[in-house]
Amino acid sequence: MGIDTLQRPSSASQKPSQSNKVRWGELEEDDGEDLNFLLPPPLVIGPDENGVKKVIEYKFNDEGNKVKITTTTRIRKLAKARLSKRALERRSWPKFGDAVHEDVGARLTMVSTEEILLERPRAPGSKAEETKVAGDPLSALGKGGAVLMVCRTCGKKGDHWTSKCPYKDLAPQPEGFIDKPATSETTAAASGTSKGTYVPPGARGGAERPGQEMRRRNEENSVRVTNLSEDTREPDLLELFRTFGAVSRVYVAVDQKTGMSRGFGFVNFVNKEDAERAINKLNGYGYDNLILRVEWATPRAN
DNA sequence: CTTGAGCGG
Repeated sequence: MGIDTLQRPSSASQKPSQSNKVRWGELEEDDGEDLNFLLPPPLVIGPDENGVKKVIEYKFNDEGNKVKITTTTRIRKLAKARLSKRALERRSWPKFGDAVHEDVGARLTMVSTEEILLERPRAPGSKAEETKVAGDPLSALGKGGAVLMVCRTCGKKGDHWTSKCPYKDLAPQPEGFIDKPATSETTAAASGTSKGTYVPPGARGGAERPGQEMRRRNEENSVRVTNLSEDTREPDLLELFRTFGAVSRVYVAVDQKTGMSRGFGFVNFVNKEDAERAINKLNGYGYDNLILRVEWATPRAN
């Protein structure tokens, strides 16, 4: 047989109707030259009435010589012969459980039809939200006001939470820790003068002490960034602004329903000077495909 | 067009 009579035994030639899309599983490893096209196509004989099938194929061995490989298989009988003795033995075991009512081999796996609803616990209008509104005993009590609301910052009771405290923006003076824990009694006496009494941080000097300078927290150095592209996220903003100095917070407004960016955000700097430099450099700066607007933010309304 | 969500002893 001359070499010029050989056909290429590729799968592509056997399936001309298939498109020329490459399937990664069929990709050849491309180390070395692919000489397989020099070999005769594999020849399949049978299976005959006894289930005997022969495959004759040619390959190059490691030395680069052409070798002929003949594989003879007996289809059904071989399949059975492959089963181990233990596997054959297991076939005679009595069925149990639900399988008792099944045909032999009919079904090994049951398909569950149980419906499982997934919901975001905090989504507006979710069941979790509804039950909270309807059944929360605390919200009913809250109508009377003054229930258990003791501000940690100023120690006042019944008025506001810590986050709403009028003093919350005032930095407490660094002071020694007083090791007696707060009780309802001592908390009520928070503004008192007795020794060893717990005094809430906001009340330890500063807030009520005359002559003491009260430092504002860095909420002041809040920079508003608008005209952000849709896919700008907080890490991106941080990357952009951190070159000007320590950033204490980044925030990108996101539509709660769609998860899309609303195109603006805030960056807070530890130092006012850094914020100022960022504004000067970045306002009008081209970012992604848009021109940023960077300005001082006006304080958020509650 | 365009200034923030959410938590709780």
